[in-house]
Amino acid sequence: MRVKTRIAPSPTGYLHVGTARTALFNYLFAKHNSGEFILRIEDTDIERSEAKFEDDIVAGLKWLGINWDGEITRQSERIDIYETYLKTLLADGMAFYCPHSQAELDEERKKQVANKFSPQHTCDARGKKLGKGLIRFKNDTEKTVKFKDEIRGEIEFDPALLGDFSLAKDLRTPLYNFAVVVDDATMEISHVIRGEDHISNTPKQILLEEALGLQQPIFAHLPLILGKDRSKLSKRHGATSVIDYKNEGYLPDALFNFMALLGWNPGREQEIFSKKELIKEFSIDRVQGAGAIFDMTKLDWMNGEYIRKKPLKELVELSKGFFQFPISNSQFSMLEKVIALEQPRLKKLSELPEKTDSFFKEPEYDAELLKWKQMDNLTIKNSLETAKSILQLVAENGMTKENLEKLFLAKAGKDRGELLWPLRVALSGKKFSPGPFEIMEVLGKDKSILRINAAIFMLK
RNA sequence: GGCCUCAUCGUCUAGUCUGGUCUAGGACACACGGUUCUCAUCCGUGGAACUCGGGUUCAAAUCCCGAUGAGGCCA
Repeated sequence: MRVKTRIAPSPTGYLHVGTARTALFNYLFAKHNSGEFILRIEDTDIERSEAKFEDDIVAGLKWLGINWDGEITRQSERIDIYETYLKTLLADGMAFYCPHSQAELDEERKKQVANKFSPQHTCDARGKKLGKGLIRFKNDTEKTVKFKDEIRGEIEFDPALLGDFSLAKDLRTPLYNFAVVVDDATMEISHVIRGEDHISNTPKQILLEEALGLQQPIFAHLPLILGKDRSKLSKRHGATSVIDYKNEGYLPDALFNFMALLGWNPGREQEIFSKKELIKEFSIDRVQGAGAIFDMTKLDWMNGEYIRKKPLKELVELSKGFFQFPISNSQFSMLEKVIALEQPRLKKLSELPEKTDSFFKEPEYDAELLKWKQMDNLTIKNSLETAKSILQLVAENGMTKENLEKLFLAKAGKDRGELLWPLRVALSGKKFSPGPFEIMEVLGKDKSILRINAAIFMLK
């Protein structure tokens, strides 16, 4: 069978992590089977759909490297197709116009719930040829609707509980369940892989496929991505847009890798996978049934792993956008060295400015910070003076980490911290930072001496 | 409320289909220790889970039933 999958987001919000994960699984499955993966924008809800959201979805998928085949399909461009199918259904008496008002329907629903019935509307106006009102499916199916879910096995529904479900607001305004069925069939989607929240839509869609004589796709319902409180991931759990992760300085490959492992695993102990490896290994029967919490901490770890693996030049390019404070041209040349120092310390690129600001401007810190263990001011000052005198003798081309380390350690006492801690703080102004030799190599001789002097001055 | 889905360390999960090799494995996080000052990296050590109750069986995390819990959809 020719494998063809799709992701069908509505442009009513930014690209959601849940949507991205579904897209990812569809992509992985299609590519694993040398099939196609397409993007269909479900923009029939004119009120809520916006072009900027479509742009965001497109940008987000591209950023993640979830590439679709062919052109983007938009439901708004397929209205004629829906109309044709709707007319057929109407003509064959399988659909009808429902004259009931929203108020009447609400009333009916209320009664049903009160009497512990499943809320549904089975219309008493099925036979009438009205020509306006909501178009509904005439549902008089009696036999159980069954389908085999690739992840969950056989699932059954009682069709009587569905009622005469709605298909369209009018001939040119199709509703979700109807449009999806027409699209998936006419676009020859072989596998519908989507979130678990769509399981309950499936029987309606199957009934429609049967009524229209359309090919039924293979269904696979993915477990949901959950927030900390185990409910479906949503805005109140914090960042849910892929764009937010980009802005925080997560690398697309890291997010890609992390999302792939949410609800799926290869059955081996490896955790870091390239896109290629994931395509090669992905299989639908290793997908979980249970929902998975989006664990930010683990994402951070994985992102750190990817940052460390990244070639320095590329990392520098990616990092440039994260500095809010102005960096002069002369400072730009040391950016590469600075980032090299921070590379093993980073979890995400947004940490960069705060971690590296002291390379670009004079540090501000409390004199207390210069003190290591029980040192008094005099010993701190002595240490700094020693450091300065060593530095003054170093030739400009001797300002390398290796050379400085050799010179300083030769002069350091038994407790190296007495020399190294005050020196490091004088240079960085920070409690946590790279080592003093690395910093001096980047800063250069003059600037290093300047900062040591500033520290000595603070002690007076 | 009705229907549907799910259930192993705090979290992601392996193991479940094809019962024994599981005194339940890995990773993240956490704690402790090591790696020429701090942090990070790297390395090591540790604590930490089969939701509960029945049943089947010589044997159940694994099969069956029930309960409970969690989630989803429907308005």
